Amino acid sequence: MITIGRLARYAGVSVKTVRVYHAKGLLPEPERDASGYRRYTAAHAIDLLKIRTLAEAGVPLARIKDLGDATPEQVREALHDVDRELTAHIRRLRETQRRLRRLGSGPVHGLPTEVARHLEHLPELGFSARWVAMETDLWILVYATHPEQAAESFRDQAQALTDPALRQLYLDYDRAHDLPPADPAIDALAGRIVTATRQRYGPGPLPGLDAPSAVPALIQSAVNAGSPAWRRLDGLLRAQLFPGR
Amino acid sequence: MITIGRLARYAGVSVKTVRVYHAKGLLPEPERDASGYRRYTAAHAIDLLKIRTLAEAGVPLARIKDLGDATPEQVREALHDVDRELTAHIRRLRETQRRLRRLGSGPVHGLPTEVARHLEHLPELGFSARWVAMETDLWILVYATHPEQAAESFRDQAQALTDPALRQLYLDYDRAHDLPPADPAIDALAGRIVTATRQRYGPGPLPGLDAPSAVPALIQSAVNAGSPAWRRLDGLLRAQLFPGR
DNA sequence: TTGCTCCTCACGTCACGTGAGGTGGC
DNA sequence: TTGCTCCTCACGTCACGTGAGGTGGC
Repeated sequence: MITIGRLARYAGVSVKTVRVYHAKGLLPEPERDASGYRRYTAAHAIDLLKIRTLAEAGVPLARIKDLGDATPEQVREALHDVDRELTAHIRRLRETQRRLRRLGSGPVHGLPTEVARHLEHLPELGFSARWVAMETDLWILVYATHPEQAAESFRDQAQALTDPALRQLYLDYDRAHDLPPADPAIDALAGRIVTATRQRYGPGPLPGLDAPSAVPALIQSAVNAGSPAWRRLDGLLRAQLFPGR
Repeated sequence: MITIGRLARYAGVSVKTVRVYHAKGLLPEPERDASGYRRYTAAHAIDLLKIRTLAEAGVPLARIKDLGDATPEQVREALHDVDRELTAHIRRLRETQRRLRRLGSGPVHGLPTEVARHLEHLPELGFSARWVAMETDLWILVYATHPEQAAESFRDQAQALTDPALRQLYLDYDRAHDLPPADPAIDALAGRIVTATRQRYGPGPLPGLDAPSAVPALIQSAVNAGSPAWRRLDGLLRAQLFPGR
């Protein structure tokens, strides 16, 4: 016959936790002694340890309570479910840990060194600070949300810039920022970009991120907001490269 | 410029979560458009992803907020702390999963087969149902709270029962339950138990569970509650085996 | 007697979820 | 016009934590 404090310490919980489990009907109320103190037995300790194991596994208290009046078969099934949920939870935490470590390492917000070097190199190629900032945000978002495809995507982009003709297209895109939106140079640039894209990737669907990804939308919308010319250029490119949408 | 809904879906959270992060000062409020809608940029998405990584790692929102105005050195240190806490958390979850699987398997509350067989064997040796129930509770508690020492502890106990003289002592303890507490047979039994214990383990400290463990207290108190004779026997044994306490 | 533990409310907290009641965008 | 999204309160919820104000045990 032990007190609530001993029981709680024994199971590694607070006294309040034990009282809450009584109030919620998870743990049966024990007998009281002459002065109204709860007096617990080994059976209560066993029950409490079971409840804690489930609670620590992330099972809501209401579900633990339901397990109390379930058949052994149902309990077995439920334990299997909890086990699988726990495995998934542990896997997600490890994924979180990986992202956490990328946050702490790397020169720019956890970007790989090669990407950081690439970004630092852009001004020397003639790109504006605005363009570099946009590219930095782009790669941070891509690496954060699509870590598997990011490296391939980046290599493709970096390789494109080694081609003088393609690099010129990107530079022209950058400089189009301050053109009047009706400037015919914008229509010409759109045409050249479409031609080059089709030459590089063929007539099929374009490579890149999944359609449901918000990253391109995020980048493009940020881009478009700054410049009416870019907004028009974006519209022309979309119409010609993604006529279906 | 994306809306709160797109931003939230993109980061895998609810719209409410984003608004809460604004209210708590974790995420800066973006500009509003003409109709009062929040309009987000890539920078907000990057900030939100960082916040989510930390939140999913279990960092309280208040601590995440403090990280906002900390030096890079402090951030680096904090990320290290979070990493270690996450590692510990994952380790605890794996330990929980192990206990969870013991709950679901095994014949009696996850006890190993050898222990279950031992308990089933006890009535044939002449032990009472009350004794068997007490032993069952004892081993459930020991295996639940001291999984490493439990197997050794059990083997020691099981081996003791193979010695006819020692087995007789346990049987006599069992039967003493209903004696009058003043019966001199209780004093005699206490003396025999002390002698046998000292013969078995020598004059030094007795093996078994850690002193701070509540298990012996839990069992003994449950035991004592049932019988004045056992209560007296327990007192005699304590006085002679643990004179210091 | 003193410090520790126990008792029962009642309210607080953390991180959101869930309407309520209304407006804006496509 | 219709369904979807956005807005701001306000209250709810989950699993406890934290006093408040008092009594019991060693």
